Amino acid sequence: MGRIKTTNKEISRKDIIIEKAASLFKEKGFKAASMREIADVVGVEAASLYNHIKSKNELLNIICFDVANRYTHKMEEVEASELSVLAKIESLLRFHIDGMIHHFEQVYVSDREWKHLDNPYLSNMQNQRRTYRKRFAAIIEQGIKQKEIKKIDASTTVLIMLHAIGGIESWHRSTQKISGKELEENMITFLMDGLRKI
Amino acid sequence: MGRIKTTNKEISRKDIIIEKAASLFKEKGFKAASMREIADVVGVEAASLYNHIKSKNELLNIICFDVANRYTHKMEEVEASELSVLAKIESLLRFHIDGMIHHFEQVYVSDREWKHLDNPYLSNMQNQRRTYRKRFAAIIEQGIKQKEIKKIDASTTVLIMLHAIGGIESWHRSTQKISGKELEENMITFLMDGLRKI
DNA sequence: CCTACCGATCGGTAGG
DNA sequence: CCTACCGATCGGTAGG
Repeated sequence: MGRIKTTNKEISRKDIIIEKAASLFKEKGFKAASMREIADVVGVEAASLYNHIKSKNELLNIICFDVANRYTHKMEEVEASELSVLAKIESLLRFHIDGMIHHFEQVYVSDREWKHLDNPYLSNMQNQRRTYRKRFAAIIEQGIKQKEIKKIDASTTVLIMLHAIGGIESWHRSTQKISGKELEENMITFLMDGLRKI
Repeated sequence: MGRIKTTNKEISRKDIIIEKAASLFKEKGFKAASMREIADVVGVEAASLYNHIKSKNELLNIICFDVANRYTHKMEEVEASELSVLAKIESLLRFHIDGMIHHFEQVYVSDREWKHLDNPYLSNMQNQRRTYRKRFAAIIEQGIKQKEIKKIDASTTVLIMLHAIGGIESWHRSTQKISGKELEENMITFLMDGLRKI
C-alpha cells in the first residue's frame, strides 16, 4: 500500500522519475531543482519527462501525498488498536523514525517542500497535517487524563517530537557513526522519557 | 553586537531590505522569492535594491551569518561560565527558544535556507554548524561522564534538541493559544527531562 | 523519446 | 531612485 515500493518488481519509468526527483528536491529544494537536471539524472531529454508526468508540480504532489497517506493510515491503525497510550505514542514515533531512515528522501521532501504545492493540493495538505497533529495531541491528552503522562501542553509536545525526528537529516548526511537501530533506540529513550512522570 | 536590531534607532534602508527579505525568504523560500517581490514590499523598483546590496545572495549571507555569529557568541559565553552542565544546557536551550520567538524569521531562514549560500560562504556555514553541534555535544558528554546526564548518544541528543526547537514554526503560525513564556517552559521541561537520569 | 522552440520570469546592469 | 533593457534559464508544447 502506498507508492513507496518495497520490492524491485514493477518499477515503471514514472517511478524512476519520481525517485530521482525526490532525490534532487531533497538536495537542492523544489524550486532550485530543474526539470532539465531531473532529466539528466534519469538519462533522457527534459521534454521526454512529460510523456510520464504532467508537470513538475505533479512530481511534488505524488511525493507529498504518498507520505501523508502513509501517516494517516498508520494513525488509523494506532487509534483502532488496544495499545496503552504510551505504547501508541511509541508506535507512532517508531513509525516516523523508520520512515526517516528507510524513505529518507520522500519524507524529507514532503516535510520541507510541501509549501510549494499549488491549490487545491496545498490546502488539502495543510488540512492533513493539521488533522494528523490534532489526533496525535488527542492521544497525549488522553494519556495526561489517565495520568500516564506528565502534565504538559499536548500540541507543543507533538511539535517537539515530530520535528525532533524530522531533524535526523544531519545524522543521515554525516559520517554514520551510529547504526539506524541505535539511533532509533536513542531517540525513543529520549522522547519517551520526556513524556513520563518523574 | 550582531545585526539584529533591538532598538528603533539607526534603522537604515539596508536594514529594512534585509528584514523584508527575511520575511519573504521565510514565507516562500530563498529561490521562490524574487527581488521584484522584495522591492514591492520595500516600496521601490527592483533595480533600486542594488544601490544598497550587491546581490540576492548577499541578503542570505547577512541573514545566515548574523544568526550563526550569535550562536557562536553564546556558546563561548556558556563554555566560559561556571555553570553546572545541566545549567549550561538549559541556558543554551533557552537562548535558542528565545531566538525562535523574538527573531523568528531570521532564525527560520538561516536554519532552512543556508544550503543556498554560495562558496566560500557555504562551506564556512557548514563548518560553523558542525562546530557548534560538536561543542554542544561535548557539554553533554561531560555531563554523562559526571553522571549528571543519563547515558545517551550525545550527537543524537543535540540534533533532537535543536530540531525540536527549530520546529516552533507551526506554533508561531497557528492561532497562538499558548504564550511565548508558556511555550518556553513546556519545551524546557520536556527536553531537560529527556536528559535526566530516571 | 528527441529536436526545436515558446513565452515568462529571473537576477542584474547601464545610464541618468 | 527610476526607466529601459540584457542574457540566461525556466517549465512546458508541437510535431514527428
